[in-house]
Amino acid sequence: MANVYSAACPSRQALDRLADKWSVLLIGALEAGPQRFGQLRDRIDGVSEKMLAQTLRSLERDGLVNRQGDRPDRTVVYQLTPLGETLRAPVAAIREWAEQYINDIEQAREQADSRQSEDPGRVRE
Amino acid sequence: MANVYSAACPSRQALDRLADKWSVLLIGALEAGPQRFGQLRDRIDGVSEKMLAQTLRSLERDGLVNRQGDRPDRTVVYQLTPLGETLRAPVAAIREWAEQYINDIEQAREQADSRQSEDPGRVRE
DNA sequence: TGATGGAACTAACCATTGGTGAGCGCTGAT
DNA sequence: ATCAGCGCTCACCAATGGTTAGTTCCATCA
Repeated sequence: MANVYSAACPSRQALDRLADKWSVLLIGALEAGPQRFGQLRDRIDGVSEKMLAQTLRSLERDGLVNRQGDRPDRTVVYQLTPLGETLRAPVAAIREWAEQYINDIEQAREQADSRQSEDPGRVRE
Repeated sequence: MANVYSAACPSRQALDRLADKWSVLLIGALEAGPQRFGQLRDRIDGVSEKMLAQTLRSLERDGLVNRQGDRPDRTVVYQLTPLGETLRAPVAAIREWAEQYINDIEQAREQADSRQSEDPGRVRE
């Protein structure tokens, strides 16, 4: 049975590639429907064209995204495949978690950082 | 409002760091309860001690994991904080997706790879 | 009373990945 | 004929990740 905790299991490789920010953002962006390269680039703030192309290729290879570039004017449209659609819920859950709990994280981070300056607590160092 | 699609938004940084394989695997592993460094290392096949320590530090900093190292024999116990617990569901969803759909992915991948060898279809090259 | 070994790291090093900026082939509009 | 826009690709460099080898502290055992 598939088990991501064994390095050799194929599901682990799947996780490895899925668990990166550009894949998560891209799949989320494609939930809004088929889109062109430039639209995706504009929607996903901060993505380089290189990473966008690269991530699209790998998602395409894994059957999560479909690429259609038949049009004579060279425009290309990407969309989620049925398999890709099954990722909507889990990916949205991650995204929503990040948006919902960001405040708690920032707070914890500030505490941790200030504690580090002059706290006699932690032994290590 | 928080929006992961804008690069400047703090929630985006949260996503960046959450969306990596070791974080996902670590949080999943910690769902089984408090554990020691060595236990985690053994449970997560393929993780190096460096990455384990590094990921634990960053999760600790973000308030998702708690570290207790008071014991005199130097053993240390890690566990999810209440904030970390809120990640159980979304992280489990990703993990289960990978395990559930890995067959479809592998199949798509093989098709894509074989197509690449001698298919007159795709123009680019 | 060393000697051994385990636990939890840290350091140094190198390979791979990611980001940046420029450029390229094609097309349709001016 | 030129030019802008689209969808990339290339070359380069910095940052990240992986590998191996330590190191420190403690506990146990001969």
